[in-house]
Amino acid sequence: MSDSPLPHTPARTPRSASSAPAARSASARSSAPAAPSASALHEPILDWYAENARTLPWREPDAGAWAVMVSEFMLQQTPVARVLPAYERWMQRWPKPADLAAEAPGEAVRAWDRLGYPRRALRLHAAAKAIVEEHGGVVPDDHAALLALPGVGTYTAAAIASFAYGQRHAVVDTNVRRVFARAITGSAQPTISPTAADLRLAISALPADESTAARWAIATMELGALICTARTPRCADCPIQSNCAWVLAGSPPYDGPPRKGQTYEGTDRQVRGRLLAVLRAAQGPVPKSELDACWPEQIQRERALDGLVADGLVDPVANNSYRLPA
DNA sequence: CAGTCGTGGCA
DNA sequence: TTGCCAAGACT
Repeated sequence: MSDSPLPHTPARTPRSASSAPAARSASARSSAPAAPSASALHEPILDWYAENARTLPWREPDAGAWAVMVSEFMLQQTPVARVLPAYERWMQRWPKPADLAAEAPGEAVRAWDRLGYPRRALRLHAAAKAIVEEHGGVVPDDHAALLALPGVGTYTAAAIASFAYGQRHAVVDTNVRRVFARAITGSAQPTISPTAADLRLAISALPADESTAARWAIATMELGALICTARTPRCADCPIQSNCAWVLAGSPPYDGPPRKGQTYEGTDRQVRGRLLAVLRAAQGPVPKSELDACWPEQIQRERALDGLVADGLVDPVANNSYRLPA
């Protein structure tokens, strides 16, 4: 029932047989192996999803919006396999936003375990508090309201609105960008970072019907996750193999600018990870001397610790000690 | 806008 | 072994 601007595509017109993406076929015969019209992809991908979707806890019919939201936070840059156990423990302990909101933020950081990017735990905790204080403890169904929550960007807002509430949004993550890059654009990989063109393409490809659009969103993501993978796509098992612009072009290799390789050894991120691991394992405050044992170089160690404090992931306390935020 | 922010598995 | 990658957000 909510209308929101961006990823929410323009309002559906009353529904006469006008620009609905179903009633066109003759026009697609003119040029030879051009990019497939998106509507030609709807049926095969939706059918494929119906048969091949993974069973995941946050997809259960009774999972609820909080489950979707927690999973989306955890899945930001972290693979499903590593999320699953942490997700189960999290939902067991904090089945509702209010349960998490009542906890100390440090407990969220601790329960985050080794999912990585622990600021997400802090933001999820802050989002839970905002949901309690501003939305009566219910995950909002409005895209703009979701977007206003800490840690919720364009993708996550659209994902929650679509997956949890069945709304019609362009849900554009790295999987979807890759599927469209190959199937529609014909390139081996999507652009390095999301572009406005990605969003426009995803919006134009969205089925007109709301519930169909919601299934389409999760289906295209799943296709990217299981079949149209980054490294070795399983094109032989792909439902749109015969429609894919990239395959039809002979699956040319990636020719764009080099992707940035993210080194980790020796970075502040590694040091932060070590420091936080010690604090997660401890129940109470940890003397700084114990943290000092984490990393040999003092300058970098101090910088990392200061950064954690600045981020709110660590609290300095008495006796030259540190702890997870209370 | 480019940089920053964890962690671990796999080709 | 090592580089690449995994449902991004924020500054």
